[in-house]
Amino acid sequence: MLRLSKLTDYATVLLGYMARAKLEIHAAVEIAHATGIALPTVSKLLKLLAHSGLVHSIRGAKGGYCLSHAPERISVADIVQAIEGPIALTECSISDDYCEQSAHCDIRGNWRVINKAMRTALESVSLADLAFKIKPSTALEFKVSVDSLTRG
Amino acid sequence: MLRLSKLTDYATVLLGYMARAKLEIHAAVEIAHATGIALPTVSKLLKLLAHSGLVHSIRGAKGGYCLSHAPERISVADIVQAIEGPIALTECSISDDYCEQSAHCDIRGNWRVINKAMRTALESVSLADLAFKIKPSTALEFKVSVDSLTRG
DNA sequence: TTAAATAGTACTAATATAGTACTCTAAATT
DNA sequence: AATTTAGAGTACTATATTAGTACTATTTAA
Ligand code: FES
Ligand code: FES
Repeated sequence: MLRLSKLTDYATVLLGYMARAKLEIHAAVEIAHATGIALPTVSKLLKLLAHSGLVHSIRGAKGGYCLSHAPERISVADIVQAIEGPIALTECSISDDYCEQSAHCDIRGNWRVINKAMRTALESVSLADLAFKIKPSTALEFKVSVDSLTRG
Repeated sequence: MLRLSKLTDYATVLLGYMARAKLEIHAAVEIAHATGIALPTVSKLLKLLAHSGLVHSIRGAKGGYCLSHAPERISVADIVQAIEGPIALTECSISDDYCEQSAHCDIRGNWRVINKAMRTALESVSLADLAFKIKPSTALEFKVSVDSLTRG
């Protein structure tokens, strides 16, 4: 089905809330309340996001989480990677010596191109785009040149 | 991890073989042999691909499968959809009334843009690109205008 | 009529995801 | 200093999805 996990979806909802709210610091409980996502899940997600540096955590009483960067600076690719790990459409594209058949496989190199295309697509949309309405005049444009894909 | 299923990966390998081989008709056993993928899996995949019209099946002795279209005419998006179903990154993007929170959700419309971007990326690479080397001079280029996204 | 080959269906096993619970540590308030 | 609030970390369980297998029916060539 080529879909993002529910957790990633939740993460966008939750970050979207943080992007829209004025106050800087938000406790996990507050976010859970505001978004309707179960508290343990919110905690888990915020921990993951903090670990990837997308949000900053403040411990102790009156603590909470705040966005590390402006919503415009956080891309959907960042969020996906924080929750799901590296964006790699096929096993083979993760590393050179992962796949058994890599010796007689002509396809791998070309998957890289597709991977790159997907990543570029996700990088070109920001949290701000998600949280607020994308303006109808906007056009997303990607260009992936094959030359640049020696690796990754 | 945002990845394609192994089955989809196998499907590309298998279709890649069919694209490169000269003979038109290939029995499932032959393909299994040539690609090293287990026969039952190959059968299952070819059935799915036949159901989506990407390959044509000939029953009975001397039967087998052949590509329905030239490799240039088959996109990676077609293959993914044949095996995994519709490309929809989030539940919400599948249909209007699927998600409980859709009433107070500002994010859904914007996911559509991302979806479209991903689909466009996958549509712009053909089976021929996968099966043979993509020429280094090639540049993949996508442009997704938000205006065009009333639905889908 | 026999053999070769796909169609269709149903089942099992393996894996990944989602969600929960619990303990530990840090900071603020009293 | 004691207490309370809130995140950090870990480990576990339940659920859902994916992968793989087996079996029967149908079709066509020889
Ligand atoms: S390297 Fe793994 S299938 Fe090509
Ligand atoms: S419509 Fe489902 S979360 Fe937005």
